Amino acid sequence: MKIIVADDHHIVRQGLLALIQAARVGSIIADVDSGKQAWQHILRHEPDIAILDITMGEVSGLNVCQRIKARGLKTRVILLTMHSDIKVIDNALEAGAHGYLPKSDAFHSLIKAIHIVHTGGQYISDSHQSELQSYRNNKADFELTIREKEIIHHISLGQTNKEIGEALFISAKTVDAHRTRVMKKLGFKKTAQLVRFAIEEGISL
Amino acid sequence: MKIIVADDHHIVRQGLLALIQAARVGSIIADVDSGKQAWQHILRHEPDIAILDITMGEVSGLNVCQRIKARGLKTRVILLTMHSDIKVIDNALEAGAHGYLPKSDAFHSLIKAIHIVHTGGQYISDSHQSELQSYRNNKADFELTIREKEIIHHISLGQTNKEIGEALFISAKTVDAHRTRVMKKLGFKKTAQLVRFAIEEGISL
DNA sequence: ATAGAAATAGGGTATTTACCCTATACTGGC
DNA sequence: GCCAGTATAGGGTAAATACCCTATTTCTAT
Repeated sequence: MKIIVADDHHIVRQGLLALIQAARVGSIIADVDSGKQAWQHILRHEPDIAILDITMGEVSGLNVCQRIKARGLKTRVILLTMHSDIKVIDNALEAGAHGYLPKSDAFHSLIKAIHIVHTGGQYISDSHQSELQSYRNNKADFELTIREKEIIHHISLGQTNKEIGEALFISAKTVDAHRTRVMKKLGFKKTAQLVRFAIEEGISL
Repeated sequence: MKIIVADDHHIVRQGLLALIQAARVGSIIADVDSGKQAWQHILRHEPDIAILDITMGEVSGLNVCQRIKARGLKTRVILLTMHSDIKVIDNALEAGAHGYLPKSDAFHSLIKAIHIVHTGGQYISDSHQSELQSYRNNKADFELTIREKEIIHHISLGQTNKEIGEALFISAKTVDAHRTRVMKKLGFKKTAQLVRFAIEEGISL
């Protein structure tokens, strides 16, 4: 089994290599620190497994994964991430990943994941699997309307319902209605969470 | 030299441990996966060096660092992070860290950093040092105390004054006092502005 | 045409915030 | 010793929020 490992942190790569070598599960044909290099190696050598970090400089593991899918290469992808955000997992699997592993689980589950993915299966931890299920069922609820995004943009700028109403020529009570609906959709209870969401999702700049 | 390592990713810990053992630079008395455990070990054994990840669940490496400083323990801290934002570095050093290392540099520079920090020095990479210099020169005098930063971190997570008080073992009224003082210092009038500030300044991760 | 969603906006209430005041205790600097 | 700054925490009030409810209009898709 030919394996390639890509992660921009040398220390993480070292850990992964040691783990794979100790388990004698295959041979590592390359370990690289960027998505760009990973893609070049994969194109040239078409390894069986590519273990890719999602967040790597310019070209992400997700992006490499999409390219592999688009080219129809036989290389199967296990994506690694730091924070296991269900939205990211959803994106990863839709990008064509065969396995998804938070780095915190890598030590315990990587070898298992490699075996499953190599034999044609899909690897996600059970807890993430069920979380993903409910996320996908409710996914539509996380979609905000243009008006709702507009409202939370104003909120994240620090405006009150009254001020937002005046700015948009609607009643403060309507602003409150939008606000409450967004809170319910996203499962938030405080303005602070909304502001964080708006900034992180790029709704408010 | 007694060393403790804290990182919530087993694979990273494994890499760090292998590195430190290969360099025969000291003995690792503990490797843990949370800030809470790190703090317990440090309190009990007062190691020479603590290598702490900044982002770890509830109790961050930054927080542990503050506690070490507050208690006047001899343990010297090297903080590790994923992304090297200059604002985060500034916070880290103000929180009492003796060394700061992005994980991408860990493999090459950790041993050097341990030596420097252990002999009383401060370790930051040269490029970060100069960047930090110009950042501090241009930094507006929005000076917040450690406690104030801690409070607004909790606020930006969406906690109420009451919840923050319970978490930090102080009265909700005291939390309100800190909050009001910060608002006055920064000229803010709404929680939303505070959250944005905390996220953009790297106070809340 | 009709169901469904989105946007509008009112009533009502409990909780939370923002900000005013005072006051004590501890710390470091001069 | 004394002052400035920080952390603590109480009393108080007005504003804002979070969330419950109903109801109208408008637009879109089947």
